[in-house]
Amino acid sequence: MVQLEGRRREILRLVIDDYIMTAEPVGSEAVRERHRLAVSPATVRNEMAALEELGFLHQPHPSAGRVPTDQGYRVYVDSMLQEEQVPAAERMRIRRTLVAGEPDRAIEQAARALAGITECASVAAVPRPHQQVVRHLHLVPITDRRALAVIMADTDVFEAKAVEFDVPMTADDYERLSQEISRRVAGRPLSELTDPVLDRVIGEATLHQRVLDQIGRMLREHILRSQARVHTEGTANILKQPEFRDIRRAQPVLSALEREDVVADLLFEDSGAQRVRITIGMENRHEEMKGCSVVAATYHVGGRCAGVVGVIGPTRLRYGRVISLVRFLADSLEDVLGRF
Amino acid sequence: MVQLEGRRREILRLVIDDYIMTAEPVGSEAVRERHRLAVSPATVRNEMAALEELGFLHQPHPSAGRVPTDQGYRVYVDSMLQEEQVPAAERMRIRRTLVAGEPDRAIEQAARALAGITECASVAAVPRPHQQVVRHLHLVPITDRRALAVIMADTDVFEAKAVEFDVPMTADDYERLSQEISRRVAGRPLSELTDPVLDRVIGEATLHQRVLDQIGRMLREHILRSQARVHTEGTANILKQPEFRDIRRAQPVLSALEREDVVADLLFEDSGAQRVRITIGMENRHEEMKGCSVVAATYHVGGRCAGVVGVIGPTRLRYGRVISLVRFLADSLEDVLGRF
DNA sequence: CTTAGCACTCTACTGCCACGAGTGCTAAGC
DNA sequence: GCTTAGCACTCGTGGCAGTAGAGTGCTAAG
Repeated sequence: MVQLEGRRREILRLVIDDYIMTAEPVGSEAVRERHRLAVSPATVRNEMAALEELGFLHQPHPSAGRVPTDQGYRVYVDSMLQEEQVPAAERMRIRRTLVAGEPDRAIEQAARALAGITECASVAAVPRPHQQVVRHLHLVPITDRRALAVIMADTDVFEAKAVEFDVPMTADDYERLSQEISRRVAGRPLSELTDPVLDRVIGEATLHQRVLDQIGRMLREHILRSQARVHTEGTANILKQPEFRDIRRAQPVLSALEREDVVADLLFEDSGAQRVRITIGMENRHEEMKGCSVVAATYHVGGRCAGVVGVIGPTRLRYGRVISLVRFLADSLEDVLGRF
Repeated sequence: MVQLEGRRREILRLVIDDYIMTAEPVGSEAVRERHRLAVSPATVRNEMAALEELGFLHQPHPSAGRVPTDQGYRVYVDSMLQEEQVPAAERMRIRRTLVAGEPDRAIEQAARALAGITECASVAAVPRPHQQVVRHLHLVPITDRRALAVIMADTDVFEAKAVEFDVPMTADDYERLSQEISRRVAGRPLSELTDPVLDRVIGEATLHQRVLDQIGRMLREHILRSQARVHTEGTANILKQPEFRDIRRAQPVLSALEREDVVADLLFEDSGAQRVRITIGMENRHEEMKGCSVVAATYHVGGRCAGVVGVIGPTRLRYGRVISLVRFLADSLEDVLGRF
């Protein structure tokens, strides 16, 4: 990475600031005027040409101003960003909506708040890590032929689902069956419960084949889906962004955002040790997302990663604002969920 | 409703057929050519002028062809529709994907199939009727301070959610508490559990105030959300439709489709006795949806309405195809879900 | 009642031109 | 050696006129 020195660096920052606000290519005159630089436009031009040479700016056509490249945004975010604090009033408002409802809803509310404020798409996801260990399976009687099968992990419920029986069951039957299955799957991490293992484990139990099949399927489904539960909000917002005025640009992005696996991929990329992870344009793995940036923050409850919240928008994001907003929401969620 | 006689009626049908396929205003010549009518364009013009007078067609500007009005689509759908059978191969393929997974996923799969085939948005919703009666509340122990609270209706689980306790609990404690709460809420329909009632019911129980609060909140949340659980798919598809090439038309529609309450409203409008309900353009209650049509079918399991599937697209829908497709999916879901 | 003929209207497309924005380059100035 | 004024150059944009084409409604004849 080339080190940028004083004035050149400053000009890059000004150009990006300007472009983020206006969505229009930025000319030399505009930079000087709006920021009262003590140099002439010609000098600015020279610097801008140099910045283009270095790959930080780009000129859409010869008589246009400059536009930041992904690489330009990258140094901007990495080394010249000033976070905009979230106004206290807004903090209050958000905090209140989060605390109001069920914890499950809090995650949704967080996503909604993000989408509303940023005018971008927002995402909240709850990971279901493969390492989690199945602790117990419990059958809760509903009728004598129907029960709720609850799979539990260390301290969390994986899933609860109704299962059907061929023969009438007594409370005792349910109890025994629960324990039989629990004994066989308990202590195994989810990732270990692959199909062959599962078949063997389940197959050994002689009782009530059909139920066992169903429970086996339920576990299997779970392993499949276990990467994450994703909640997306405000995808229609990206149509408000000028870079997506053209339907042909917007359509693939919206389609991609509809796919849970894609969104999960964007969010759960290796975040290193950082709290907030920022992925800019081409850095995104998915072709359709190479015109977008992702700002995502993880939050932790009880020492383990409890989820991710994030914002997805055009690369021309108001990074300073979005980053502190996302961080604030991650903090708040940590707080709210930590109480339970 | 004006009765349309032979040729005039035929011409309306042809114009609409044509427009549905091409998305372009249809001229007199085009109608005659493409359908080998034995009359001259001038005659067709006269008829078309009459149809416009009657409110079935509309002319965007003086030198353009005709476009159907909502009213035009209405008579088309009501009285001149020929359903296109879903090809056997497609039926097979869909059926297979539905049966493959968990019943819960079947609903999702149905929506996905609809969206994929029709290139429109699709929706699947499961109503949670207010009339359902709470039967039992069961606390499944997780740890000594944490349990899963399961609310059960006649034969279905409303919801399962983890709750936290202030003090350590034994299995016996859980058992007793379950029964205490169950006794108080059992037999009441959901709709009756309004806030004051709930407060009294819950308030009377002396034990473990915090848990009771949580359970109360959970029930309340449920009543709020109980209108429906909605699953929308393929909303980005509507950007592929030429009528939504203009972002300013598309944006409000997409935003509306993101709102669960709006979608639920569209789907659960009074369907009368019909299996498949069709709402065209202005007939929709929501302002943003007045350029769209909805084709929705209910399916029943065990004698009661178990859900709705539907397609949402431009008023220029291929009704014949969409209707039989939606009906087929409703049938299939009935079938698949009926087995459980 | 049907239809040929015709005048009319409106959109869409094209080419043209002038304008403005913004640049890069060169040469002069500090 | 960096800065800057001046200038020529390049393009995108918007307005304008003109043309082609589509499709109509009307009238009068069959």
